[in-house]
Amino acid sequence: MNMTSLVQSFVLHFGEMGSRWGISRTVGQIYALLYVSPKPLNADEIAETLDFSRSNVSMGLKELESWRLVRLQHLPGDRREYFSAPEDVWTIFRTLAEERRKREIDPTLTMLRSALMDTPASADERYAHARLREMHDLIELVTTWFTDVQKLDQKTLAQLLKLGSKAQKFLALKDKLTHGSGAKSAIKR
Amino acid sequence: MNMTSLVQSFVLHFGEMGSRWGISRTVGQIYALLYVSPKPLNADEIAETLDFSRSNVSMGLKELESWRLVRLQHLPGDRREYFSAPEDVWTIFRTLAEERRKREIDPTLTMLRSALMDTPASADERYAHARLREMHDLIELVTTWFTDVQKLDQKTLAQLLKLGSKAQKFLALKDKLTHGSGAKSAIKR
DNA sequence: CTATAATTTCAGTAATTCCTGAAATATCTA
DNA sequence: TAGATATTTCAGGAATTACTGAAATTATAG
Repeated sequence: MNMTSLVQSFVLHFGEMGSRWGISRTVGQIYALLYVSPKPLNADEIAETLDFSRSNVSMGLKELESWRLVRLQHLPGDRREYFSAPEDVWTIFRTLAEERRKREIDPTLTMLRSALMDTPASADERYAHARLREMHDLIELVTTWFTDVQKLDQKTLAQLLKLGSKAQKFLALKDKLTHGSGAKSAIKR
Repeated sequence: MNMTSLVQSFVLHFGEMGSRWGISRTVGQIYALLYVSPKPLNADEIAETLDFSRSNVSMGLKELESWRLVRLQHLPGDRREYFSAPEDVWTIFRTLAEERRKREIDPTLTMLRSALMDTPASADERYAHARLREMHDLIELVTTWFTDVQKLDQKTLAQLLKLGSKAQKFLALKDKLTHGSGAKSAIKR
């Protein structure tokens, strides 16, 4: 199977990008190919199209499975395994975010929390301690937000994102409602 | 200079994480060290503390400079260069996001846009075209949102994030105000 | 301007990651 | 269950990336 130039440039770009992230060029290309393919592909087709060895494709698909980024299915009357990327790009985005969180964020938070258990002994350690706390709090805030909005359905989430910083206005409104008149709420305690 | 175990575990963890992202273990460790250091460090101090060669530190610092993640300064009566990480973790987060955007997102959007210029010739190409469009739109939506909220001051941004999916309620409110009664606004066109 | 200190460059080597082909294993069909 | 087909494993080689030490360059102080 050969690729149109449209697909080819996409696949190549994704390969390069993949190697900037944790995944190899090969894995990036396989995913890109599956992403734009209108029908599921088997390992031989992928190997032939991208000119990789069969075993390389096998390993690449295993990695993509570990990321939960491909779906495995069987076609009637064919015993080979066929792979496809989820239809919906939002689903892919969510899965990617969840997996990265599990692999990178969670271990980092665990490490930070455990480091923060110790009582700092010197002035330098107190400084380091405070810095670790700041980092921990930021990461936690962002990931909590993310987990939270991820639960929204796609359309609502899109609306929320489109709103962007204008959501700030609602904050002001909320502040007003909570703390009485605007003038008073400006007073610092 | 030797590290306390608090700092050491942080530095080592960051080194490992660094190599999952585009940066090398060395660069990750250098940054982690600077991040928790209460005072700027010169290249020799870094090399000694982390037990890297002087030239390796030099290259690592250059890379961090290209990411705009370190500040270079001079101490009175000392001609060596001293490096430090920005005080504020939010600033670091922003810089990181901006640079990653510049290096990864923008080129991807450019590639997608150029691919979307072509008119698809076959059914398969039409499918691929639509998939590229979906990806393009998602990436653009997310990055536009990000650029937008990034402009908010730190405190407002933190508030907005804490609000999370509850901001959805404001959307419902807005919808109501814009489209008249709730019943009518539910009608699809 | 010279001597010295600081930094960078870079060629070569070490370490790591990637990829392949062959062999082993698993799965299906007749 | 035998034979054929499909998939995975893995040792070793290829390619890439990381790191070092020596030399070159740059900057500073006297």
